Amino acid sequence: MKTADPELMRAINRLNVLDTIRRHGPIARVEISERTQLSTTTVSAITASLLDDGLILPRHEGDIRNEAARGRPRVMLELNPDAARVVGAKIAANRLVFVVTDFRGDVLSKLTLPIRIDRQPIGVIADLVEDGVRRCVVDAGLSLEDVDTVCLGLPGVIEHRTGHIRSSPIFRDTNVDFAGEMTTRLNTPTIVESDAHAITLAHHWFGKARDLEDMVLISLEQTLGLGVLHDNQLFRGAGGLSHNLGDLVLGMGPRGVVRLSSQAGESEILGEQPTSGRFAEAIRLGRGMTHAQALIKAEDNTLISAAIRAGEAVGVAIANIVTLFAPPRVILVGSSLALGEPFLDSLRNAYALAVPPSLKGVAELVFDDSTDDFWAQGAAAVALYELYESPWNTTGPAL
Amino acid sequence: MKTADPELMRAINRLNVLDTIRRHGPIARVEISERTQLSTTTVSAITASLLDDGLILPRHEGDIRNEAARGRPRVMLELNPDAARVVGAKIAANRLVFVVTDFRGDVLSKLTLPIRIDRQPIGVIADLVEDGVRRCVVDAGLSLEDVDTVCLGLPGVIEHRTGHIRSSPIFRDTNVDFAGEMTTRLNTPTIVESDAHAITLAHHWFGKARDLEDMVLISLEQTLGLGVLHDNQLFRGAGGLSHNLGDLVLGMGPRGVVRLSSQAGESEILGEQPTSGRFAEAIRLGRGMTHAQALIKAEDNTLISAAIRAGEAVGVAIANIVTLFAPPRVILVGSSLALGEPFLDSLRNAYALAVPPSLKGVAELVFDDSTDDFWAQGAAAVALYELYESPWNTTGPAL
DNA sequence: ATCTTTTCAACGGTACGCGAATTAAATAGC
DNA sequence: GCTATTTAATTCGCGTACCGTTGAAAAGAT
Repeated sequence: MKTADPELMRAINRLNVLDTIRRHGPIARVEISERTQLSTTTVSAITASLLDDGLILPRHEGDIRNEAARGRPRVMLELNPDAARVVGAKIAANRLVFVVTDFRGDVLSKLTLPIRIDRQPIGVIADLVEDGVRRCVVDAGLSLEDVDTVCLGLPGVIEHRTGHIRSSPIFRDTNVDFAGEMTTRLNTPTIVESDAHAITLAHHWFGKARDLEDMVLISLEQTLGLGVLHDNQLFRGAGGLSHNLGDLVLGMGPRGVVRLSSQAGESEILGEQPTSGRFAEAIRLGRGMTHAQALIKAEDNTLISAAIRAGEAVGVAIANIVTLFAPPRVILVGSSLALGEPFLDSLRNAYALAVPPSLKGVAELVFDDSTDDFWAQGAAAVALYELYESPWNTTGPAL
Repeated sequence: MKTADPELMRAINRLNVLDTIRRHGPIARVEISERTQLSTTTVSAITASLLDDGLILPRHEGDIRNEAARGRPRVMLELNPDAARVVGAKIAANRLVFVVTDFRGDVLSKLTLPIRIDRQPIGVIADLVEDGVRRCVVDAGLSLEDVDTVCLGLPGVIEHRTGHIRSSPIFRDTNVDFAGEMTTRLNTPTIVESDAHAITLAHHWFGKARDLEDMVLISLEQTLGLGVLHDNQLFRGAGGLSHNLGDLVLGMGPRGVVRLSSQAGESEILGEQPTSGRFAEAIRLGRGMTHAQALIKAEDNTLISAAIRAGEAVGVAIANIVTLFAPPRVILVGSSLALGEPFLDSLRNAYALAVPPSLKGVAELVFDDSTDDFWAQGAAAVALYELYESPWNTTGPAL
């Protein structure tokens, strides 16, 4: 356990104040004091230090209290956007998405590279990622030296703490020190994180879980991922491992173990389609789900039944997750949602059937169709989170 | 978030010191200082306060360092057993087990009541539990006023924070405020906890997980339970809910949802036996597993195949848990282990098959056949844990 | 009896947070 | 136009926690 000394005390309160400012926009010291339960004295001291470090900025204009604002006007404080820059990336099998954000998490520039990278050698992937990061940074009118941290979100089993990729559908090899590799290439601190964790944090910071301290997110893409928010923190497995939902076993079939990924993975749903023609081409280019949507509208029975089967499998899996975590909300994201009603309906039905009666009504299912940018923004949030948290580990925030 | 002030700081360090003393037996101040990274000054101050409060005791004799003990002999410190008394109980469908322990968790007296209580009205159960607690306390030569906390461990979905039982196989009703009821009856603070959580803490404190900070425990009894230790803390679902493994869905069968409990629950395994005769009698009396063991030794094929099926189901479930939590160790406990090799072998095989390749070798499976006392002792540990932790919440430890 | 070694308590220094008093900045009223 | 009022933020003094250093106490070794 960490030993508690005055330094830690200050770090905790400092983080608390900084996070309050981040979450509640321009905010006056008095209100920070109310929200954090810290005395106005302490808030003043801490905000002075934050101002000194350039992490926040005062704003005199916006005192928008009740019309008749009597006494001394409040000085609103907000994050200094220029305090830091980070790059967030979503690395998927058929596309790379990058964003550069400021200290607030606002996107300064984004870049999407619709290229297929899975099964490429690591060197090639690293090349492409490096190129994308550099390009996106330039687009934002910055240089790599201005960037504090890069966070890469990718599917699979990611060991965040060590920066190793234990296994990923887009890498041939296992146990790759991708964070180390990219840190060397970019000469900028680079971390990796599960894409599901990234978008979980995105929803906590900017999306549909801003109001919650606990939450579960399920990502349905090529890979099926899980993110758990527990007590305002990303819950990572024992060793900082990410969860990989696709590996969940649904049952023992005649041909051995039936995993969720074999029922509800993107390629498995689409895989039953003819392997040639326009649709196959679309799949190869990563537009599979869009086409699938059209085909479902046109009542393509093969696809509809595949979608229904996938929905059932996911619904059951979610019920199991709810059984374990009992979260107040479950957010579903990912390209598979585009399959539309047949998929969603069977998912909902299977969930309703599979969720234990004692937990019925505990968790609310929310569907979210964010763009890829949002995932990348989540990765950026992970990077920012590390910057925020740094006072815990070292002496001061990285500047 | 909790605001950090000197009081919290001291509470943290105090807890840290107290926990170090608990874990590392009689221990000198210097060694506490080494382990906690606190200065000797601070350790002296804190231990003085603990001595003052009567929570720990000095022991001058036992300086068992290297033979040639040169300078001033160390004063060993240890928990004062008399600092508190708690009652822990395991409440199962066919038996009640109570223990009274001291502040160290050592058992002062134990009491087993082999009576069937499931499906009895709440009032009757409460009566029996009340009686058992009182009797066990008297057996320890104490009065209820000497007892600081009572902790009842029971199967099902338990909301520890509020003391409510959302659902339990031994209660007809749902959402019972059992902690409140028993607090009133006993006039002593009473808390409830999932039996699985109780024995998880028991293993962390006294058993096969003393060396670990992260761990998963699976309890196989009438009900299938789950305990997760994360960062030295019991991981509870969002609302302080316990996990109920039996509700996990293994698949969709022809007759609807197939839950783990229907494959591996104690009554389901034994349920295929003739409902009359000596065996049925044994089941009714809660000796089912012992008899089953004998029958399996005698190569009863019906039972063996039931055991194999159950083992497979549990093995798959464990693989899924490992997929989610990636713990270094999985401890299995409970009466079903008595089924012996057919069960354990099929469990191991199914697990090996179902665990994702990327996590192979991460988790070690450990089987543990502790007695019921150990479960009750775990419940007592939960109670003690609350006493230890109290400085976090209030001003000082409950004395 | 004296020396050596180790433990532990005492003293001064620093950092933090808090409450009360003080200063700052704006409006309301005369 | 001036003062009173109101609200915000800062300053000051106090208490407490931790730490590093110093010195006293306690035992075996010489």
